[in-house]
Amino acid sequence: MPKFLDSLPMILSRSLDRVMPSYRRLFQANDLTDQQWRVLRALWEKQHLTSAQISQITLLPPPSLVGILDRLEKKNLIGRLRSTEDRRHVHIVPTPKGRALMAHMMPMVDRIHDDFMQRVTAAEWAEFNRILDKLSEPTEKRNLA
Amino acid sequence: MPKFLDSLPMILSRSLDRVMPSYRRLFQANDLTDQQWRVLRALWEKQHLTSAQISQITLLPPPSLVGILDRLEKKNLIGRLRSTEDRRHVHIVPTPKGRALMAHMMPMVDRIHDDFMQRVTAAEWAEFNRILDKLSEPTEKRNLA
DNA sequence: TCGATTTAGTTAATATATGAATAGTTCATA
DNA sequence: TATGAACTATTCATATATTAACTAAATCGA
Repeated sequence: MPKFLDSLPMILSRSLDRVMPSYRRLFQANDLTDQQWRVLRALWEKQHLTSAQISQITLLPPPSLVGILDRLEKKNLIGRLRSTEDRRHVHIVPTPKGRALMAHMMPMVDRIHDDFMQRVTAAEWAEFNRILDKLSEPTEKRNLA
Repeated sequence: MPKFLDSLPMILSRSLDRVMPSYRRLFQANDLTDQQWRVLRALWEKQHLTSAQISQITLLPPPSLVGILDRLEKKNLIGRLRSTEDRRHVHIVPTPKGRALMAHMMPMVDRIHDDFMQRVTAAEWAEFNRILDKLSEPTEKRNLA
């Protein structure tokens, strides 16, 4: 019973290692890291988001986000705007150059996603998500039941 | 259709973020990082492994492994032994202190694993692994079919 | 047996993760 | 209104990820 290689963390990590290269080739071709793309992607439907909102959407920890935003700003892909109502907030807004890059990449990213989805049926995908939710549901919520 | 949050990378990352804290509390209580534990865990059934073997088992990239092994060695949990047959290889061996720490932690790690497994049935777990395999199967292998 | 090729581990440069702490704001309330 | 609690973004220190390059050692073929 090789529990180690079949443990939840190792299974998920291995899958990520196998899935990411398909995306990463595209990111690298556009001079972006995985995390930098995540930030741009989060801004796709939005005009602006605070740093905390981006952190929650992208799962990037706030201390990491600072540097990621620094580098996106340096590339002129996003801008930082200190909020006037609540000066603790910083609004992150994509620049025209940032929006252009998103628009250029989004179809290819969607296509990669679609290619993965074609590997399973809709029923399998739903079942997969259902079981994964049960497996990784936060412990706090579970204790409330 | 919010494809971003439901994309394979984000789903897997979110699940990892939710699963790891249960393990991490135990690792931190024993002054280990996730990655340092992975290396010790890989050595549990073995007397020694080469650096490359550990990298493959733990999914830790070789350049990262160098520093991880440095720190484990500094804590006197593992030792490096340059192979005499092929002097390119370095055998990693757990020290008595390392083995004692493993023996101390392993039951608790197994318990955490079992707790996660109790969330789903055996059939669900098998189905989950089957679908995840289809989703993350390496592209090269797929092209051979 | 020599030189080209491979291989294992490592180094280097840059980017990100993690946990603790901090500066500047806002808010609640005494 | 002063003051402490709570909040947002940030900094700091340390550890790890990623890619390229590099060293020493082994292998292989002319």
